[in-house]
Amino acid sequence: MKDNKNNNDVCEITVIHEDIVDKVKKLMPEEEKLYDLAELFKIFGDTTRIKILCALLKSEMCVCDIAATLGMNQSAVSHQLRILKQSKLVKHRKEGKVVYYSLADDHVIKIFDQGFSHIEE
Amino acid sequence: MKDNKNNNDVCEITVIHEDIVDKVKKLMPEEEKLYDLAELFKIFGDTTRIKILCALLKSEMCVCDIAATLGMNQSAVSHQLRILKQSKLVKHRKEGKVVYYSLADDHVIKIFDQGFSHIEE
DNA sequence: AATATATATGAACAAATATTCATATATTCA
DNA sequence: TGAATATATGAATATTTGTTCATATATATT
Repeated sequence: MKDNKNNNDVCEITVIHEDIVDKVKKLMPEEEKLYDLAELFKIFGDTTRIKILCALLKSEMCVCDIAATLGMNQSAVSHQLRILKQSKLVKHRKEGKVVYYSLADDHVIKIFDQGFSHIEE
Repeated sequence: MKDNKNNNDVCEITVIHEDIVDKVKKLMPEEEKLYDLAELFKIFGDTTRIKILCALLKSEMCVCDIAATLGMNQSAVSHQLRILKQSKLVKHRKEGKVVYYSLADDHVIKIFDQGFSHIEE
């Protein structure tokens, strides 16, 4: 049972409907695009980041106010803000030593809405 | 510097704009809802699952055809399909020993579209 | 210039999670 | 009934990732 190398033509995956596999393979977006898509949704896949985005949906806020709102320490929030910044979901402006964060555009709202719409049914 | 416990009234988080913090706290959706939202997006935050969903977007498929399409082994695909099933993103029907999976509804398409729309700019 | 404060960040640690391997289950067919 | 096949699943492993802690940086204030 351990040496199943005898039926190893190219790979050992069984295919039942070769036509469908071929068709779908052709229709699939390029690897990189799907990777980027997963990376984007990964950002939304964390409660802390969701909360931060949700807060910014209501108001522009500085780091320590976000931390206070979520009841988390400043460092954790700052780390997550960096991730949100990198994915261009939030933008920031500096006023003295205070940094204000806000949503970069309305994509966040739209993605949120689709998400909620799936949950609530 | 190490013992900053002197200013420890209730918690040690600094608040600059108390009015904003109070306002946003009131406007935030309930904890559980945000948790569910993050859980949903977590599902989309994995390349394998994104690929599976993307394939199913094109056609209903059985497990081994999905595995062949993605170039992954059957077990890995099956594990991910279980997760997708649990979150009600896919449904399945059984025909003999073959199990066919398809998208549960059109939420996947809509969420994908919003995601792509953010990536492509 | 020295101190206080807001934010950022590197490293360590802990927790979550995806894949693989082995195997179980269910169904078909001889 | 027994063999073959499609799928499911538990356990182990490896990787990823979030938080914490300590500390660095930048700005304001005295």
